[in-house]
Amino acid sequence: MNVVHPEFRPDPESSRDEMEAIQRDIAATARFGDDHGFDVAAVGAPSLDAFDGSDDSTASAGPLVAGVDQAFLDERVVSAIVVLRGDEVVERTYAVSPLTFPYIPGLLSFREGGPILDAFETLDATPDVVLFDGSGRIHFRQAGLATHMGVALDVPALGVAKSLLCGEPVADTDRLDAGESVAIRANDRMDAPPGTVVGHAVQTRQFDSYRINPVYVSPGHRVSAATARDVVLACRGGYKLPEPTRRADAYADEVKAEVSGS
DNA sequence: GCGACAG
DNA sequence: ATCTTGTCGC
Repeated sequence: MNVVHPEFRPDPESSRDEMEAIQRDIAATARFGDDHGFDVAAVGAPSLDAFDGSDDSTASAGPLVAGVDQAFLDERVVSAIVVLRGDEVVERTYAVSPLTFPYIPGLLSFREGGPILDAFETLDATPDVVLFDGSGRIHFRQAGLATHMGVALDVPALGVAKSLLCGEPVADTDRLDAGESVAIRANDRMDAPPGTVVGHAVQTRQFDSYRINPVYVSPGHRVSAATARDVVLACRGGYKLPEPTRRADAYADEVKAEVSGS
């Protein structure tokens, strides 16, 4: 895949003020509504009638859903991408890049974004939607990792975070059953108008005995909050993390083990 | 000054 | 994110 907006490729040389200005620019460019070509209902296992033998086209198979995650070494980072169609792995790729920026809450994409784009430049497939490990619109300036990457690549994108960066759940989030979700709305510390639904706490898995925390899903680019939630629910594979993300996580670890041993 | 803070 | 053994419970 190509980087459609090179001007948004993270430059660690930027000052903090410049990075924050770039994030506002990215948020202004991002579209937090549905502007994609896939059918949410078709995400997940491909339906049997998609292969009724009427022709040899595979265009009617489910959408291509990509997961992205990273594993860190001392001075380098492995960025892995796994593309799924249903439960089939269509493509896997990765990049090993140098780390040039520390982790700063709110500026995560300036540390991880460049390396992630390196990996995308080696990807042959064009995913219908990409799941990133982190926030999208659930961000102080509405420009989390998923938004930054989605806009730079101009690809439908969403963020899946394991903890909440900002915003407030509209209801208790402690006793959700698998499949349930609670909206997250912007508070006064965010650029989004207070009350705006910027994402959802999504319970992907649950047990009777002990409680599992939900994941926090938000639009990155070209998907609405509701669609982002539905995509994640459709990608459940029996684990807390949606399958594309979980596979990318495992692949990144795998590559890291190989890379560190040479 | 204090608190909050994705990976 | 990462450093790490065993261990308790579906």
